[in-house]
Amino acid sequence: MQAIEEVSESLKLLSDKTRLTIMALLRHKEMCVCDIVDFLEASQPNVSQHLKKLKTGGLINEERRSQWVYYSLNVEDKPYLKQVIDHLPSMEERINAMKPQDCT
Amino acid sequence: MQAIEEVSESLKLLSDKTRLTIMALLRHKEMCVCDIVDFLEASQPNVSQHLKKLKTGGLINEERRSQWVYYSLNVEDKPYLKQVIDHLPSMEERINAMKPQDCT
DNA sequence: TGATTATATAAGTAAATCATTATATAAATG
DNA sequence: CATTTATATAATGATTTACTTATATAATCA
Repeated sequence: MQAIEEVSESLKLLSDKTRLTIMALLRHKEMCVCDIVDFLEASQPNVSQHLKKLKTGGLINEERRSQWVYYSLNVEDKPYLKQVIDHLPSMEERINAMKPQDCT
Repeated sequence: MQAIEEVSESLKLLSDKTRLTIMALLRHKEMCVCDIVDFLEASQPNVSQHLKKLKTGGLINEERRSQWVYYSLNVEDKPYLKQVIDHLPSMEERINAMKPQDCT
């Protein structure tokens, strides 16, 4: 059982199309910022700002590995959100269609 | 499997605290506008406008019975939303604490 | 150390959103 | 049919949000 405020904050984070797409992406694998930028064809600052919001809201994890910062989902402990995310369309084909190491 | 756009639209509707509370309310029983106004201690136009958005987004049903308009949930066919709604805190006690027929 | 690549942050702006006030419609009732 | 009650709509203003451009930080490598 979650507080209304807590749920509405989480849903607000998920309700943006760009952020929701990021979540759908990360469902398949962790990704660095440049991978996500390539995939979304969005600007780097735009993606960074969305990632920060998701991170601050506790929906994703962040981990730097040398010059790259990798992001991954953090929803295992949030069943009510996990359901939503699990119903998002698979991004697998589009991920595979990307050139590997596009941003290295 | 839902389109990203469709999910983000639904989540945007749910991400407002007032609308999410309305959904939490309607989980227990259908209610007319004046009941909801009483419960939320919000203005009548404010509630009407939120109800309209939820109705337009397909999340609730509307039914007029003489001078009252009753609203009820319409999420049985949307499992990814139902999970979220089912995790909302129960409003039962607060509903029972309301004077019955407050607005008749 | 200087250049390059990856990412973050700041500032500015345009668009979207929510609440309020005022008014309209709709049904019931004396 | 005029009044009252329930609800909807319209117009307005304030706040929030998302994106852009410009710049800062951080790591790597020549």
